[in-house]
Amino acid sequence: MSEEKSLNFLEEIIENDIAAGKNNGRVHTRFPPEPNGYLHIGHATSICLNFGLAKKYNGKCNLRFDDTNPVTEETEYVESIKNDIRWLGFEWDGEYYASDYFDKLYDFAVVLIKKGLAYVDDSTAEQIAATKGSFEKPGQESPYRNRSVEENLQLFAEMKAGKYNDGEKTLRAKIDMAHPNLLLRDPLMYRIKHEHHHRTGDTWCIYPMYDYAHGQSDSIEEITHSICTLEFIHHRPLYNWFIEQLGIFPSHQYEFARRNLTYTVMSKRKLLQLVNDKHVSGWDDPRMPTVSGMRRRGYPAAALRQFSDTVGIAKRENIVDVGLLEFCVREHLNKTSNRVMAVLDPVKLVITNYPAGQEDIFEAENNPEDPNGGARPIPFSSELWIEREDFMENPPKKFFRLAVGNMVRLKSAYIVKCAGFKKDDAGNITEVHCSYLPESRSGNDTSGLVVKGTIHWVSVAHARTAEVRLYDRLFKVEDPSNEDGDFKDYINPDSLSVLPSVYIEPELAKAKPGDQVQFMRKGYFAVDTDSTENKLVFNRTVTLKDAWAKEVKKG
RNA sequence: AGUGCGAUGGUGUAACGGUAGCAUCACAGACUCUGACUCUGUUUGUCUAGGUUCGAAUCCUAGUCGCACUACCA
Repeated sequence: MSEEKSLNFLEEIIENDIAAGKNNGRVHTRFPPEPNGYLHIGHATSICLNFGLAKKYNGKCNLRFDDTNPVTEETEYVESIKNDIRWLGFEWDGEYYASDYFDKLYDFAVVLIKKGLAYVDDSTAEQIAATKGSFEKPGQESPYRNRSVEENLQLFAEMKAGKYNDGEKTLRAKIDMAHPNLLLRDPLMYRIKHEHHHRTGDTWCIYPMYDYAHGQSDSIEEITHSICTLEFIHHRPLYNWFIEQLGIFPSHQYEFARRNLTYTVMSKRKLLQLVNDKHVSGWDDPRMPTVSGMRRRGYPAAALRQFSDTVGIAKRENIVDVGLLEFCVREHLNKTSNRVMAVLDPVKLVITNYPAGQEDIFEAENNPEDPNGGARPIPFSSELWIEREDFMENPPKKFFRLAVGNMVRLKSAYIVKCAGFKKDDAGNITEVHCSYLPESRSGNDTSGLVVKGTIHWVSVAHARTAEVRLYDRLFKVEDPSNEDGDFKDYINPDSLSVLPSVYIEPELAKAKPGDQVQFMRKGYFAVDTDSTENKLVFNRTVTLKDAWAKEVKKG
């Protein structure tokens, strides 16, 4: 209340409607997916918008499957869509299907025929296209346009009864073949498809077109605010025309600009290509911008909701930096993920003054952001794995990690001082040698020393292993759809790298699919569903911000 | 070409005739047993040209640029 948050243009419209007493102040939205594919982040935004608006204004939001094309639609998609919406944290009020309304829609069509506003056309698809006209030229009226009401009624009934083959006849609205808006040049209302429908089976062989079905479905459900993306703006006059001619509940359509994200593609067609051409492992590949992919990658639903909120909505073209999404993901994971230690690219560190074979157990805080996060035991011994990049033979200035003569803190354990290292014949460093300072024990440090660097480690004798999958952006360019040539030419060949055997602290071996942790200093990781009893698989959700990497880049 | 929609820092979004703000990014610093987190500070913007007005991102006019629309898809 104290802080005034500005409204987006839809909230403004809704608040004005409420203030004006429109629909008695009732707000009812709907999310209308077509069950022919998986939901992606663009849908997630629409879900947050529609369900969010309903929640904010004490209204309702229906889930309605727009299943008017039996050729492409399947029940399998219905289930995945419902699952994704629930995972995102929303529950719909009514669950409906456009196919629920096939009878009503048919009756509405009869009404329009009787009013002389619809007719059965024998033209072929090619003829209809050819007589449609163009942006500058008016179309031509169909020779079947002026059939009598009785004839239209009979032919339409015969279409429904299955007397005709696919494409032989259509039902068209009789509007205006010279209208500047091509959608109003006698648009198709029904086409014949002798196809099995996922819900109505073989009951129907005529199916309504989107423009005829969508608005009437909204109206039947008494949707007050029907929100869709900008490309439907030209459809609005038609949406209104049907509702007005039928005299049914006046739902209204509002359009907003769809969200685009950098370094990915969003169209179902393109995503399907990535799957079919095996550029990714499936719709739920963690590199995909699908809801299922992001879930598997470890993006929290709350982060997706926050992203949607932060980005906001408007009516202008946009492409949102994926960095903003990653920021939201980190913000949530930072609060909820336990810190653990894992060494991705190991080199051995030998503590020369620590007795070989001796072991010690340290208590490590699970999450400094969570006072109730508890602690876990971490075994320590004279030989540890550390990251190869945490030692340098010839360190640059401001390198706070290990180098001969340098001291660092081993996280949750001792301060060590580097005395030397070993190399193999090829010049690769094979061992780093250090001595530890017993008085610097974590939690009981009397050394008085302050060291600038802290590094993570895993005891060699106690280490377990896991597979780690590192993901990077799927494309090399910000907007692959907007580049010359095929978008697939811009796929990043290094978007996935697999580390088959990473050393992890023993406690981590208990992790279960879906668990999320921070590998200290390396990033946030989620246990993948490919994990088995014997082999854990971690997906890197997102890296940590890395100030040192930037420093190095600057040179 | 016609119609429609749009144009505010690198990105996204506010300001509804009266101080161009917020988030992210970038940069600088503080803090730090994660070069993380957190905190502080800084740089960067109203498409152009006219007009109305005491005052314009906002209103008017003309241009420029971008996007959408000519599927028996949604």
